[in-house]
Amino acid sequence: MTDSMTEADDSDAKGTDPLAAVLWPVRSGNTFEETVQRVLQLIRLGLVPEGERLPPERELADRLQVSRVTLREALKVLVDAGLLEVRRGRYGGAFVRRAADAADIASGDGVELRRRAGLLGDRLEDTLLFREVLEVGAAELCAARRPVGAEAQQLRDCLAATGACELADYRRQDTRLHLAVAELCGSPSVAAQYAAVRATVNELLDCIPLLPPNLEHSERQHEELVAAILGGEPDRARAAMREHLAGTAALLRGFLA
Amino acid sequence: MTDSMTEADDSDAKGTDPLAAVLWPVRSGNTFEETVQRVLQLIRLGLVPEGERLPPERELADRLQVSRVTLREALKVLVDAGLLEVRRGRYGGAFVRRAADAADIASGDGVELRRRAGLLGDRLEDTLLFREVLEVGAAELCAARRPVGAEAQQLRDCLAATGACELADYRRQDTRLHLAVAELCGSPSVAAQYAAVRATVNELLDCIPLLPPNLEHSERQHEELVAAILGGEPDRARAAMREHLAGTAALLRGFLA
DNA sequence: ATCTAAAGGTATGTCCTTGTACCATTGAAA
DNA sequence: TTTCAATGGTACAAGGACATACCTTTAGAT
Repeated sequence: MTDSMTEADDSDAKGTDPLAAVLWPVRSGNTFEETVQRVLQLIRLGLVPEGERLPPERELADRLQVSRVTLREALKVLVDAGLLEVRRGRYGGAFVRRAADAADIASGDGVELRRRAGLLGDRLEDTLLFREVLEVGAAELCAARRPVGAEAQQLRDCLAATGACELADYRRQDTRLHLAVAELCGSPSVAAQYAAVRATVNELLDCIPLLPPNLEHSERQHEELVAAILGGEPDRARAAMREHLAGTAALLRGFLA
Repeated sequence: MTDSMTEADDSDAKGTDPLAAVLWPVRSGNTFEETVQRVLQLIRLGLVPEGERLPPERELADRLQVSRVTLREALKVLVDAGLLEVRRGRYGGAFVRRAADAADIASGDGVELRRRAGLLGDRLEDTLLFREVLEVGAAELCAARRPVGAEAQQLRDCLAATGACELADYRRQDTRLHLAVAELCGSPSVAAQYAAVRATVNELLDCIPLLPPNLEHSERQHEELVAAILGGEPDRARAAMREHLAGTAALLRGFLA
């Protein structure tokens, strides 16, 4: 009867909680865990290639705004997991180990994939959709900005690299191309969110064998995408990106079905 | 000469740092500050209307995964800022104060807007672009899912509310409609990110007077958007949303130019 | 051979955050 | 009028994260 019974939850009692979009955990874990995830991103995205070294601890800690102690705890986990190798002294640092050395990748028949996807739970569909929104939007914005000069060259270089690289390095080059598009769209937030979601996707893709037919198809789509962006054709860029992503999404959903 | 000079930063020294998309602060502040921002979102998004009360401290702390002590420190800031009013005892709680009471809104000639936009700095363009990517993508996905039943009704209800409400309540109803679209697109991540970015946008919009002509135009676009979504027409939904957002973006950029 | 700069390794005290338990206040129901 | 349950208010001890300072190792430069 009172006015205060005209509740905040106008449309509740039936569907979803209207506050759910805001009331989720402020911290997705302790600082240490989140730091592990960030460094993992550097590796999974191939931003630091196998055999190369991460930035020095002090720089990493500074850029991640984390104490060096915490960062070191995170690195230790990755060392124990066999993903990093630390050398002391000048010209030392944390080096990314070659995946072959830490051969924990399963037979490629989808077993490992299913295990990891299981860890994602309901977030898998969320991940694929979020990725689509970010990438399709980024491609469109990027084309609308019509990069020129150094920016255009960066795209051309990435495209050339995906075409010329060995099969083993394809995922990394592909990631770099997509990330470049996200970065050139003009919104750092889009780039950052994409980096995070792509790291997750890569973790799943690493469980699937890379087939040359898929690869060639993918390459043609990359060419179409870059052409559309450099030509300043937002609609074409969006269409190209969406089609490209549909392939990957179908692949993942297929292996899980 | 050595292999380790073939650096990780392939394309550096000229353009942007390729690691920038990953190496940004793990924590955007301490837990306390982030908690303040979250509760502010509840208010700025109008998810808890003026005069109504927030969920109890224990529930808020639980859902935000924050200790009650920290949550209370956050609430205290908002009380001191005149945005909340706390009453003790059963049926007590933290109530959102009417904005009129805390009359800190400037003359509406853009002075306050410029001050707040200044605080955003270069992130303003980022904010507008990120918002566009999220909302346009959400509209498209939402239409592709073609909501029916309760979900469709939710959209219709929100649309009706924006059409029927008083001018003073328009922003809140508008926000709820947009948020509903983001939530119905199927990706909780999209909804969560949109909530955050929209809270920022609302903070800026609150400095601009609301003109009835704009409002009617906006309403027609809302109708078009909802029709496209319920009709299951992704392309039309995307176009409607983009056009709708262009208006707001132009308004904000205009006041700042 | 020595020195030096850049990198990882360690230790300590402080402040933030949390969990837990308990107290105080209030308005409705009995 | 009494009771009670929901809510805000307070206290304390333990663990986490941080800043800072300093030590150790190493490869190149001198």
